[in-house]
Amino acid sequence: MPQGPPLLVVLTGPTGTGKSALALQLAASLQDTLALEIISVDSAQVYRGMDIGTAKPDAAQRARLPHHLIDIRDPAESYSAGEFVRDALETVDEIHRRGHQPLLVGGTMLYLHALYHGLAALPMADAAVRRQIDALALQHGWPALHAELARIDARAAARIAPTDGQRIQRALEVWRITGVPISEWQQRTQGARERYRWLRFALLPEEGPAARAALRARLAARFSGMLEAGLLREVERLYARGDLTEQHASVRAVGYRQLWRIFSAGAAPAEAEQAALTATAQLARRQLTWLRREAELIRLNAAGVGLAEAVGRQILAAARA
RNA sequence: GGCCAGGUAGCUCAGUUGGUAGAGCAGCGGACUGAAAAUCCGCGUGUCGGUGGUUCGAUUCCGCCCCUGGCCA
Repeated sequence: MPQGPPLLVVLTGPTGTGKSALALQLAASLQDTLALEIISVDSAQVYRGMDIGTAKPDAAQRARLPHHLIDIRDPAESYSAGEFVRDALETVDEIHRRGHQPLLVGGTMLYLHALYHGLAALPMADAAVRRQIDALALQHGWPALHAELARIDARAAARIAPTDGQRIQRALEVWRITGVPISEWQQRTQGARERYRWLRFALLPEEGPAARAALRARLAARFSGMLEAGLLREVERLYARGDLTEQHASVRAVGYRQLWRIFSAGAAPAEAEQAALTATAQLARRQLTWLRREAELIRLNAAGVGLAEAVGRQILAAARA
């Protein structure tokens, strides 16, 4: 029997590098020895009805292999890094109790970061407080609120740009709710790092202009497939609900936000589609920025062959250690 | 063929009353603690279409040529 803390395996990487496909292969090749269950680390796949554009695993795949934290929110609802950490920890422990092996799969880097490195015990977002702060920002501008933040929390203000409304708002929100500066909260951050034995894999494209062009071409092909699969209809269905706006996190998701404008602003479909593809490539770039600085990752070449076998062996070895 | 409007960064364009130029987007890099597929920051040499002329100096003024669009033949 394995000793010490339980094993937790992570498979991440930028969008479009084949994380989900590799996870399915792993599950198949390990099925006789290890029962994998997937925990999605994806801020867009949490939304019901957003299937095609989030490259959500389909019903057949989900029947073959348990997937968690998918379809857990309506697109009108919000979800957050804090909720993810809570839900993921709970799910991981359940899977372990079943004697199965949890596998975290996804590319929402803040979620993974928060889980591994930790998140302060901050209060949840408060819609009413945010409305008040938004109103002030509209009246005085974010730089003025940044100056106010500097008065109560110089350390936080130093790290946040005067134009970064989202972070200024959050810092002020935490101050208003708790009376404690956000930077003070953040000092007391604790992660789940010691709680498990981590095996973290990152599927990475090669670096360089040629490899970047190849990644872009792959993303373009994948996006074309999404359009053929009815992505436009999926977005139109969300739009037709009438209660969603570009303020909702769901509608801000890559692809959805750009195609939304076809219906909300009469944007030309060809241009909206191009913008969606561009946004996808930009997302991949930001994900790579996270991964470059993360140490202790097992880096895999996304174009490599025999990945499932190699990774499967490492997981097995770790599970038996 | 004539007239008019253009030709400036990968794209769309601004500008220089003559002193060799700058925005947005794209691209590249970075930050990232409850919206994160979010939010924000940094990075700008390009024969200013070509060629001749005027000038101390021309992307800017003038001539000719080439290209694009429109109108007229």
